Amino acid sequence: MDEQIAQDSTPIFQRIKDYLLGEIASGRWKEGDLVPSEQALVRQFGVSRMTVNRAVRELTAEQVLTRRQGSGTYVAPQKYQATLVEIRNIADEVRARGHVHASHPRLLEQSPAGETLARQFELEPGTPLFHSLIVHDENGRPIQVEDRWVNPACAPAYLDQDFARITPNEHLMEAAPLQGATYSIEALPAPREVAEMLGIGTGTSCLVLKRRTTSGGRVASVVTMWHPGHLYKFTGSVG
Amino acid sequence: MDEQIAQDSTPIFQRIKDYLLGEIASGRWKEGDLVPSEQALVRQFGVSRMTVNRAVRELTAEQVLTRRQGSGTYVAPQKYQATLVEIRNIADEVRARGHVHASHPRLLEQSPAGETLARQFELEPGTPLFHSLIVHDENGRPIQVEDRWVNPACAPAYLDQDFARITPNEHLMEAAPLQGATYSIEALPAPREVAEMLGIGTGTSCLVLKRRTTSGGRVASVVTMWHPGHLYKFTGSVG
DNA sequence: TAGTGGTCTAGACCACAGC
DNA sequence: CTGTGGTCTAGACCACTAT
Repeated sequence: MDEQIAQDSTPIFQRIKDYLLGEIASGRWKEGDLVPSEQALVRQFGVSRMTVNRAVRELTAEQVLTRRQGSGTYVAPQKYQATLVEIRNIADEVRARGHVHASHPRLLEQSPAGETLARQFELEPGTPLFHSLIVHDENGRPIQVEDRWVNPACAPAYLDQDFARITPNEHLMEAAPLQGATYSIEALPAPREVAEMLGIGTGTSCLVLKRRTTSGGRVASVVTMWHPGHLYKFTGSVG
Repeated sequence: MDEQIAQDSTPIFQRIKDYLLGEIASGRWKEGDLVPSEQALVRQFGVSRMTVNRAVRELTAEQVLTRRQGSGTYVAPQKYQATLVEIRNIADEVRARGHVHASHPRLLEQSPAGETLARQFELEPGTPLFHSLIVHDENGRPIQVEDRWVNPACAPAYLDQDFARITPNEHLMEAAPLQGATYSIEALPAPREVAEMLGIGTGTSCLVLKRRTTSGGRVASVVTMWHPGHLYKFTGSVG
């Protein structure tokens, strides 16, 4: 009655996960189908309930299964086209490609918040903010314009940093532990100032990433990153 | 010596997770720091080791901690700027906004693979492929051009579908369980044909998502999705 | 009421790292 | 050698669902 429990070192809970995943991948169990109960799997594999529970619980956390107390365990709805894109910071990314990253600070100032910025930071208009404008190079070629505004309450020493040596990112990581972020990715024509810094024509398509991060209950940073569309793309894989 | 274990219904393992997360979020424990051992947490909380183990194991799976057998548990390196972007399919996304989604198939054909496509599909040039070109509307306004090539071996009935009624995505979900995907996001000027279908000017900045999906060890689908840059953005949040 | 999942215990044996 | 994490057991009590 037991499944063949080989002598290999694969943990039992992992073998149960593999079994369940196999039934789903093969199509034998489809979306919404009832999966054997923990008791049934305990009998099938001849193991304790905690072991079965771990396998099923992890697959539930991985969104492969859904569970309803008192009812049962079911195959979760598939999300065929859902894509998870991971965007890392530009310095790490360039170095990961084996290329040379360089930062060129173009502006570092304190400036009062306008209406739009004040709303984004949830502060009163006129509140002083820190502002940096940095061009990032990959092998000597401009690849990103980073236009960042920072809440002085979160990173009081921001303006004292040498941003040719460390990135704003690295400083903020130390000063203000990240709590959460909202972001958007869009395609916009380069305005004149950005185009000049990137060495491209005004109006060239740019990949624009905007991020707003919070730390300790406050909005810490609002940043817009411009990348030349023909030189830069976000890439990755899942599965 | 116990932590205050309140009468609330929060599971113990969750309270331990919250405690560990709090120490990290507050900055008291920093990247690379040694975290108390399971034994220490067992004594601190007065619970069994399995309960502590679950808390720490789950935080490890969530990339908050790293563990080394025989050594200890450490605070994982923070990824301040790492952003996880989830991209859903266009139909779900439009409906989630409470808007009306409509599909307009513009082309549905079988066509031999050229060199580029053959390489992407890992097939011989000249192998027949299915090809669809669909315009997706949000509230009657074109928002995406979906240019998709499909491996007939993975979805033999692809050309028989009514893509005004169901999306290619929905059909492929049934026909070819997803195994993995690679993708890229870039900003490109709209070519004339795409611009006409989107009702925008040729050369307008577009947000372009390319995906290549595999199923059952084969490349199932290669798709390029064009979105008008001023109308469409990927958005989301983390934390 | 019987079956399901959600959680927890108090042990156990093992592999591995560091001293 | 001791201490660490990795896994597993054989029970237990509870809340919830379906009948």
